[in-house]
Amino acid sequence: MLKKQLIMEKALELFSEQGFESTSVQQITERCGISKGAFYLSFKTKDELLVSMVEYYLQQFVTEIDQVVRGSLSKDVILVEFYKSIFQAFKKHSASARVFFNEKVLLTKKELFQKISAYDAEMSKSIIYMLEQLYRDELHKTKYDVMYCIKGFMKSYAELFIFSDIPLDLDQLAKSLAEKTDIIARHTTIPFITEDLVQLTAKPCNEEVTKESLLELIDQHLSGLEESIERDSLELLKFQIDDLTYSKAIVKGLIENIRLRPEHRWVAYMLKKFFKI
Amino acid sequence: MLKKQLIMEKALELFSEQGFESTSVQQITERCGISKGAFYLSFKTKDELLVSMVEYYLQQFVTEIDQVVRGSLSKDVILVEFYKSIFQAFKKHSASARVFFNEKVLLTKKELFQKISAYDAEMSKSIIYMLEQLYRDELHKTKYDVMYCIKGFMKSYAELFIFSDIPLDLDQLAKSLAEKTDIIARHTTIPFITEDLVQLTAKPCNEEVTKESLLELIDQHLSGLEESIERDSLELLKFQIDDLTYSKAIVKGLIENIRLRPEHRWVAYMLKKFFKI
DNA sequence: TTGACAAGTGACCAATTAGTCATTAGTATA
DNA sequence: TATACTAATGACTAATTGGTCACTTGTCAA
Repeated sequence: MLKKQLIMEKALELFSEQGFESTSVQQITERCGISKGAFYLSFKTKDELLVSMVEYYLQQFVTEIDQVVRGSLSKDVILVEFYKSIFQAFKKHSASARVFFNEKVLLTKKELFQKISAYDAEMSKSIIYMLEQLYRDELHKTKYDVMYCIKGFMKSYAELFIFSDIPLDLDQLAKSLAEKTDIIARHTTIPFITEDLVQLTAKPCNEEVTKESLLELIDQHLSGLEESIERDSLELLKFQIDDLTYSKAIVKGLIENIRLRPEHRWVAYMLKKFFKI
Repeated sequence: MLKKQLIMEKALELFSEQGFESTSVQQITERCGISKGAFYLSFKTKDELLVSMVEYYLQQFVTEIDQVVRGSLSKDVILVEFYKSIFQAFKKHSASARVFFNEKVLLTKKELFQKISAYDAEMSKSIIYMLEQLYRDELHKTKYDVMYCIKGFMKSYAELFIFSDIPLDLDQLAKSLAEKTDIIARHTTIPFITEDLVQLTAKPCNEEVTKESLLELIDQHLSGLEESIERDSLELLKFQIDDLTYSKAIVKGLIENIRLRPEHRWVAYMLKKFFKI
């Protein structure tokens, strides 16, 4: 488990410097100080490494946003906090942002295209949730357009973080974009993005959270977890999936236990979806 | 000259399907129906092909936008026409868009990073020109932010064209984005992007149009041009660069002659810059 | 000290790569 | 027809690639 993380970190450095295809397994193992054989003990192929990385880093990003959006912030700061956390993430993880937001070669591999689209759809859902909380039914016709605008702001301003390291005033940026978002939300009248269109583009990731995939995910996390409250909680939840015995309140509490560790936020997020909490 | 074009076209197809690094010279020559040796008669290396392609396709795009922006359209349609032409281009050249707007591995090669940044800066200038025409000094504090928003809208909505071929109503889209742009321009009060910041990010492409580079560009175009009015015009302009004898009016007319052919728009654009017309 | 088993090694392999160059095909002039 | 030229070929090379596997090392309990 730790070896895997080491490889992913060093690989991320190299990918962000040279790109995925131009980086050889040899280079990765050299930077890790391990042998080629050791690499193939952790990952079956080079592609599998990439898939794991996409999962690992995009999960972090998507979950972080969702947490801000669903956190109990007051309405007048939520937009500012939303943007602040996004650009904080871009700043902190500029290497992974470079790889996963820009190296779209990734998208030529079908499996990854679906994975990345799915994470993108998750992010869209979070944004829509935020807009619904903020504006209720004021913008029922234009909410998807506003969502596209927000994603556009993110992409455009993210370049400042990804391709240079100029010191920037995050607070000012967040305020500026929050204002723009509010203005757009309040004044837009001509919609373009319809619900159907969103569903069309998000098709490949419509899959529900299946029992199987969830169980697999849990086992994966259990394997790297020593005896602890978190482990117990996760095991209890695992049985809960097949056979619902405890009340919603208990389940929610167990999930909360898990979410405390940042590396388990994603499982928590998926569990919440499954149990509809 | 024609062979080069054939190679660039087929290479574009392959790059958009598989990415640059995953496409071999062999594959390119096979799709062209030529031998490997023939490829290396047109391009010294695989990298040189990529550079030529960036120049060829981004030039087209940037010049097209500039033409719309500087065309004599009335103020109330210019924004709509701007967006319409942009997304028309995305639709028509979705393959090159996929490669050059998304495969940012390109950016790990320094030479290309500078080239692409330079074209991006050209586009930014066109957008700023448009905003200045539309709003005069109404938005002197926020024009760079509005420019960033416009680029964000482009990036966000472009995905609809690049990653799917859903039939879309271009007019509706253009209207919708024009409205959003106008709203942002009129209401934004908190600026973030300052002139200095723009200059910082655009540093590598600040170079003026030098005599040498312009002469080289002209020779390049002359080499593939039979006897014609265009050829005569271009030759006259070539001498004009070293020794200004004709009036501005004549020079402008000569440039206009050249611009009639779409493949020469870029030379025309650079000449205009050089002669400050 | 022994033995058993997992963790780790790196020489090795077949396949593929970008790029070269001696050779040939095609064409225009004399 | 002979000559001189360029355009085009594809077998070749040297290097690199992702991936394997017979082997060594380290770490336990007995």
